[in-house]
Amino acid sequence: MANGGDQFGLAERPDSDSMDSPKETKQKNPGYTLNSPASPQKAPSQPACNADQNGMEGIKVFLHDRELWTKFDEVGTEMIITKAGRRMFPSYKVKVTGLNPKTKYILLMDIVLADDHRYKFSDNKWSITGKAEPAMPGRLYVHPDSPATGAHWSRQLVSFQKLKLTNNHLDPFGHIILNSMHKYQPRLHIVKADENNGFGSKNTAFCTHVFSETAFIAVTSYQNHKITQLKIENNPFAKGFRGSDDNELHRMAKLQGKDYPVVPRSTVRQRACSTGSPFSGEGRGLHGSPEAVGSPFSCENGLSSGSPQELLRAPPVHYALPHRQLQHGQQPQVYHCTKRKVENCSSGNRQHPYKKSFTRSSPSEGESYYHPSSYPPPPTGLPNNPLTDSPYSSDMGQRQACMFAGAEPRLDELNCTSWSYTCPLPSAMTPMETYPPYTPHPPYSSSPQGSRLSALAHQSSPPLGEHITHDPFQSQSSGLSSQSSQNIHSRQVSPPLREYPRYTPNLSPPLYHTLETHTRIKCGVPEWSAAS
DNA sequence: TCTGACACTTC
DNA sequence: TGAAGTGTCAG
Repeated sequence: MANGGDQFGLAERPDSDSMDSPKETKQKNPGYTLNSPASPQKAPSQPACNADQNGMEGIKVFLHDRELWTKFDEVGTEMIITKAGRRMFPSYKVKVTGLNPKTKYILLMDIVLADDHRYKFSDNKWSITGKAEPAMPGRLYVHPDSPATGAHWSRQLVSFQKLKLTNNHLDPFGHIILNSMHKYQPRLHIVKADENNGFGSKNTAFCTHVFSETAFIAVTSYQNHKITQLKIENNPFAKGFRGSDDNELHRMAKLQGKDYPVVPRSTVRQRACSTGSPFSGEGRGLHGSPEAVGSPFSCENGLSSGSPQELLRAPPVHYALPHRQLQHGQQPQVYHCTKRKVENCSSGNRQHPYKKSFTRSSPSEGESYYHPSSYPPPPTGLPNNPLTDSPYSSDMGQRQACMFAGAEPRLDELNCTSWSYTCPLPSAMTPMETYPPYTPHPPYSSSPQGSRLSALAHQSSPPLGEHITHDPFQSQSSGLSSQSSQNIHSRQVSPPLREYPRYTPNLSPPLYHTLETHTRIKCGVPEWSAAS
């Protein structure tokens, strides 16, 4: 992530062997040198692709609208989470290349804790306020087009804009459950579908892509006003809040039940911003990084620039080594919001009102960190790979997004993860029984469907490696250090992956299934090493 | 911190 | 035309 890390206090990744983003390296740490051998981004021999990765090595993913993501990231992206579920904005859209046109792939996303902290926003800056809440059910969002051929995925942008975030731990809709005031990192997984158009069988290959600039802090209401402004300026649905003419006065008058004059919201904002403003002046850079005075969007050239460093951009090390990072990081406890004079307040916004369209073809789509599956250990939490335990199967071809849920796939906890899943019912496969929306129930037990599926899952997912005990952080640390700057993890997950029973549509509620597989897998370094 | 009603928007 | 996605605001 560009500066978001700074915003959240996680940007500085002193470890030279850490997985870092190209952009960040370029912008934040111009002098930053990766330990791993630099290789041209487009070179087929780049670390991202080992020869034995079963065709996953050539896959590249570019984040759509990276500029916008970067803008948010520089301020410290916040995503609203609601009980009913809220979409992400900016939307997570990617362009995928390098897929075998005839091979079927499954694209899915998950969102994992980026670190072990809980944050608070005070004095116009984010700071750590404690330890993160206990893990909650982690869910996967399977792109509704899955499985589809490489040709299909490559044909157009792959959009995950329908993915929704919720803070309802009992969410029955399959939305991704997050905790407010916690920092998260979305991840994209590309899985080669097996013969049944599913995954989970032996030799399933997959790769994980992480765009650090998409990290965000989940909130129930926006904390940083600048984020609010960015949302309003860029999200068409929030167009009504773009106060730049008399409409706002009328609207506010109406809201307040007053006649003119009414102070426009923007004016109020401006006033607020200018007072002790974190946005007023000092430049937005953190830690005195050079980028503070540089172009906030210099990343536009991003990975596409062909910089060797870009290729080596590893996933943010803080996923796996939050503590280490803090040790090395500057001012780990307090993270300032980035500030930009012009954009801070409404005044600045009005000077350049809504120049950016909501969706524009980004000239600078950033390539994600590519995690070669053959590289041990799993880069972030995935590898306890959601795929490894996911019950995804051929039935997923229903062209519906599916969610898999389980223990929170925290990036910094690699040893054991239990996965459960929820699946939307394909419209073409109307369920026999309805699923009561918003019916509070123990997500993985009380529901009849849940119970049945859970049982099914249990059958199919025998505990693995439960006897293995180790400090997740420690293991991660060692694992990551060993893999050094490897940021690409495309792997054959033969050993870890297991067969899962086909998803039975008959058991599907109209919306999503939620069930806990209780699959416990060992995701430590040894196993991954073995896998590779 | 969080929730729900609300006005406004896109689709 | 209505459903659904927005941030605002009061509580």
